[in-house]
Amino acid sequence: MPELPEVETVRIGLSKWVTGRTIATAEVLHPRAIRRHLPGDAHFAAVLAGRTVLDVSRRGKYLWLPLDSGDAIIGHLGMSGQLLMQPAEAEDEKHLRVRFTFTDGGPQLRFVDQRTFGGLSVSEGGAGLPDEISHIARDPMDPLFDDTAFTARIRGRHTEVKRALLDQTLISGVGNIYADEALWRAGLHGTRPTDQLTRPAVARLLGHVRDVLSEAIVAGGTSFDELYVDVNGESGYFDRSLNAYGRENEPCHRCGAIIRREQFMNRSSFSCPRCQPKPRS
DNA sequence: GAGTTTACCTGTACGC
DNA sequence: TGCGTACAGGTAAACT
Repeated sequence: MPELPEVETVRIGLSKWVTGRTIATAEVLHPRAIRRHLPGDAHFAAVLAGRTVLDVSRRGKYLWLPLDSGDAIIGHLGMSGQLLMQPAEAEDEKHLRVRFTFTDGGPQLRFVDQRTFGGLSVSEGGAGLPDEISHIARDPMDPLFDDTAFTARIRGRHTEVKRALLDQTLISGVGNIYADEALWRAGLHGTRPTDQLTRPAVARLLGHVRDVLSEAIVAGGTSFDELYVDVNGESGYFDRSLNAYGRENEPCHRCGAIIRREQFMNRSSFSCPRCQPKPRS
C-alpha cells in the first residue's frame, strides 16, 4: 500500500523519466480514474496536450506535476495505483486507466489501478501547491515540518494516537503500516489518548516515525504483492524489516511475546501485548 | 466545530 | 466447480 516511502520512490523515478518532456496525448481509459477532474475526460485530454512537465513534487501521499501552463497534474495512488513507464509497444496492463504519450515518442507514462481508489486530475494554476491538497499537512521528513506546532496540536486533540498519526491534516505520509511500526518502536498502543502524551513522548514517537519512514525509503518501500511497485515495476523490500504489521501470532522481535491483531478504524492493527500495553480505559 | 463512522472499489483467499 | 463472504485500506463525505 503506497504510503510516503512508496510515493517518494515513485516521485524520484517519475522525475527522472518525465521532467522536461512534452505531453502529446492523455488518454482516459476509465472515467473513475479522473473522477476528481470534474470537467471530464475530454477537458483533461485537451488541457494536457502540448504541455511540458517541469517537475514532480509531493505533499504527503499526493504527487503533483507542475506544467509550463501554470497548471499541474495531481495524482494519488490510493491503495493499488501505479505510475509506470512503459515502451509504446508494451501490452496494455489489465487495469490500465490513463495513458500519457510524449512528443518525443519515448516511453509512455501509464496510470494503472486495480481498486480505483487512486486517481488523477488537473489543478488549474496549481503549479505551486495545488489548492486541492493544501489541507494536507507537511510530512515529518519535510525540512519545514514544525515539531513544536505538531506537538501542541496532537496534545490538544482528544483522540487516540493512531488516529492522530493517520490524520493527514496533522501529519502526512503515514498510513496503517508505518503507524503500526512507529508505535511498536515507541512502545505505545494505538489507542493511547493523545492528550495524555508528554512532550518528550511525542518527540520520541516523532523520532520513530522519521526512522521508519527513512529506512523504508532506502529500501524502496514495502511490497506485499504486486500492488506496489516503482515506475519500472520493481518491488520494494522493506517488508523484511517489519516488526509489527502483518506479524499476527509471531513472536515480538524485542520481547518474544506473541504479536496480536485488533480491529481499529475498520482495519487491522498489529502490536505487542507486552511492549505496547493497552491504556486503562 | 471536533471527532468518528461509512462509502467507495476489486482481486484474492477461503469455507462450504 | 461455483457461490458467498471476509479482507485489504486512503480519502472525503456524512454523521454524531
